[in-house]
Amino acid sequence: MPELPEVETTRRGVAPHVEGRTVSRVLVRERRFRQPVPADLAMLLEGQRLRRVSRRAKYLLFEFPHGHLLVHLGMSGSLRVISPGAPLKPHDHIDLEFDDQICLRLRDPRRFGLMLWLSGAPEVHPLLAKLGPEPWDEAFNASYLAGLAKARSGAVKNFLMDGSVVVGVGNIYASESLHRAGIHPSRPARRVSAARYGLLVDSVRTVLEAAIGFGGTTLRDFTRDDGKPGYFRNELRVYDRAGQPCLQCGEGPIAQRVIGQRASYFCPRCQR
DNA sequence: CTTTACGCCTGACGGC
DNA sequence: TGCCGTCAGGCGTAAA
Repeated sequence: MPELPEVETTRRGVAPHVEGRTVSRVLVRERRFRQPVPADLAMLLEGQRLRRVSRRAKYLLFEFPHGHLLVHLGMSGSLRVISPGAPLKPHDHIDLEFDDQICLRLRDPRRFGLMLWLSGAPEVHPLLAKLGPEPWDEAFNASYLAGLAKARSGAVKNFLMDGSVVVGVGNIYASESLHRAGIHPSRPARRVSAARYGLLVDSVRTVLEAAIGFGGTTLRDFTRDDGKPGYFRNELRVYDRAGQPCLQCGEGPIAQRVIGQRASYFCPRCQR
């Protein structure tokens, strides 16, 4: 399940292979995604030189001279660099071939993902316009969070996962960040002090950086561009560890409960 | 304005 | 063993 570290891992894996290359062929075998893949995608891309691959939140942006290809991996999407004509596996929906030498293949069993063409500035597109700061943006800081949280009575975990507050913190890393910051996930956002939001900012960055360093977290179907799993799963301190001892205090045990319709994990002893 | 519920979709998993 | 129901989960949208 790609969260920010998985998307960034994908970007880093893919970019060196395709940046500066020209799209020679586009093959769309399945258009039914969260939104339909544009019917004229091949016409738009073929013959165009890819300038660079960047990321905003969990979106990948392929920059061309005349616009951007916006890609979202949804829940189960993956991009792999392969040779053109490599055997198809189930749910291999779209191929972008570059210079007749390299194929970028999008696989997405659940089709929660997205591939759209943006002719204008990406930041004004409706899907991107309302996004909060990146976790490493200096605008993401303690006073920013404390200020926003004043109007938020809901659980801090939901607040943290709200893409208009900060982008890229999904379910796994929200639990991990709150554990490291010692904040109980159910605590109302407005009841978290500015000082503790400072700790949370640091924790979010630390966790995401570590996860990127390990190539992301493989829980079910995420694999990197080279097909290998991400190894941050071994570094998870609370996620999917219900009933096991807390790695911080040695006791715990780690509790699991549903917050905002999502499984949440925490140490009842370390997190208040 | 915030908060909550829901639906999209398929593979994995558990129970029988 | 095999069938089948349930669940996960990003995120946009609608409803409360």
